[in-house]
Amino acid sequence: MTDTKSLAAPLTAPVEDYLKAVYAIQLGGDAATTNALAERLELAPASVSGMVRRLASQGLLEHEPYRGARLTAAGRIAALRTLRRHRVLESYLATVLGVPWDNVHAEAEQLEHAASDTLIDRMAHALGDPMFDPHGAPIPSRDGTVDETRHATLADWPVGTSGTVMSVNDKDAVMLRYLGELELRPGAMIVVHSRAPYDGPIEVMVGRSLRQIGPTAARAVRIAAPTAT
Amino acid sequence: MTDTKSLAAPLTAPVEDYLKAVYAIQLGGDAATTNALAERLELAPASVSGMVRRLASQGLLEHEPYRGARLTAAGRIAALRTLRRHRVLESYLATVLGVPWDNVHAEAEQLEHAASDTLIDRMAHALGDPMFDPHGAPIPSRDGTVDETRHATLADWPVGTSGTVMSVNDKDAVMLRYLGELELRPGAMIVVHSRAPYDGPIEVMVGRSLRQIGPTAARAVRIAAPTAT
DNA sequence: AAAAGAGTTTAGGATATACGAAATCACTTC
DNA sequence: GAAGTGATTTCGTATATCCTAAACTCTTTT
Repeated sequence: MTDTKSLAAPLTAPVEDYLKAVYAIQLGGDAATTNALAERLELAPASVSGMVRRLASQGLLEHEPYRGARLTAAGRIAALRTLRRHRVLESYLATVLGVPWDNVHAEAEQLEHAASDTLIDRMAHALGDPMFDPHGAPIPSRDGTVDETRHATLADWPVGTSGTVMSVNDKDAVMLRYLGELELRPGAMIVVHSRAPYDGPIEVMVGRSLRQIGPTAARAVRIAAPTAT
Repeated sequence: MTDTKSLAAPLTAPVEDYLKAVYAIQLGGDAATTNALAERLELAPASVSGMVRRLASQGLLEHEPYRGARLTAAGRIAALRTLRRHRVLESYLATVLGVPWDNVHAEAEQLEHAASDTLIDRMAHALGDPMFDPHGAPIPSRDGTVDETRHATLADWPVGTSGTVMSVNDKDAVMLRYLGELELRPGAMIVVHSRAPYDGPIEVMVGRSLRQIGPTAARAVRIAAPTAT
């Protein structure tokens, strides 16, 4: 009954969204709580409770009531498949079709539930099988391999240290547009000049411009030490 | 409340499918009967009855009980929007991404409900705003203009008269593959040599090969007089 | 420990979509 | 014009997803 049969039971769009959300939350280390899922999916917590129970009974999640949910192996595979679709689509839309940086997320969010895996592979191939999407997020490979490194955010990056922008959060189009204007895109070199206390503004050198950005925007930008290349 | 407000009430995928089906059936001249819709959509007639009533109450269909349904102006616009998406997607997938001729329909059938209009326009533009999809079906323009000419089928084409293949039915992948092997693609020149009585096989010259095809396949191929060009 | 508060689950409903079975209608045939 | 036949609709259900309100649980605070 709660069989791990991979017998092509195509997941619905909401189910794929739940699994992606659990995956994203779990990247932070902890199980995905009902509230965290509700907030991320913009649903009432009660709705999440019901769905999580169902997904657990289907073997996609493990759920400890009042403790949160984690992906099972099957759930993880499904989540990564959806994530791959999403990120390949984002890359394709941005690169080939010229969809603006801040729109690709919303468009991919819809298409990811409709595109077949072989179409996704065609798109990926046309792009030369990229490793990262336009926002710097790693693209899972067909067999479910991903780089899950958690980079520090610009909000935490030490003053005086230089770094490379690895990725920016793709969820918020307005934020993306803002970051784009600041040239805070993946690959950009930065140095944090100063950080005001109490969550104050951060002064950061992006390329050769000195910028002031708030902590919320800074938290949307992930940084790593400059590439050894 | 059955307001004709065009206030962005996004149609669901099933609704779009119903409207497309009504449109296609109406092209034959008559109203779309419940049974015809049920067969085309592969649903039980009872299910169609319910949905048709709802769509009528929403102003997308006119329904005379026991008589069939017709698109209202609003319904026609919605149907043509979906049809445009479908056919632009088919064209794009086949031309740019190399999706096989016999697969593009199924893939487009899913994507048409998810792609935004502006994405569709980008794809169309990338293709040079084609007038026809890979199966020869006319692509509605952004403003809802289509060529609705009903061409004769190969099954009815007079013996001895030459003609051009205008379109082939895209619904059945197996059929498409078969027609493709016979080189019965849009643009091909044909001459019907003979037609056996009682729905018998048709002997037809396609290019420089003489082929025998059955009436069912012949009915999937639409013919017009050779282009004056 | 008891109470408080946050977080979670259960209960009861709503909507959209689909089904089968039974009732009804429309058209043809006698 | 009554009966038969096939098409259509109605009725009672089922599933998936979501909601609000109420009840419950876990942890912390007093």
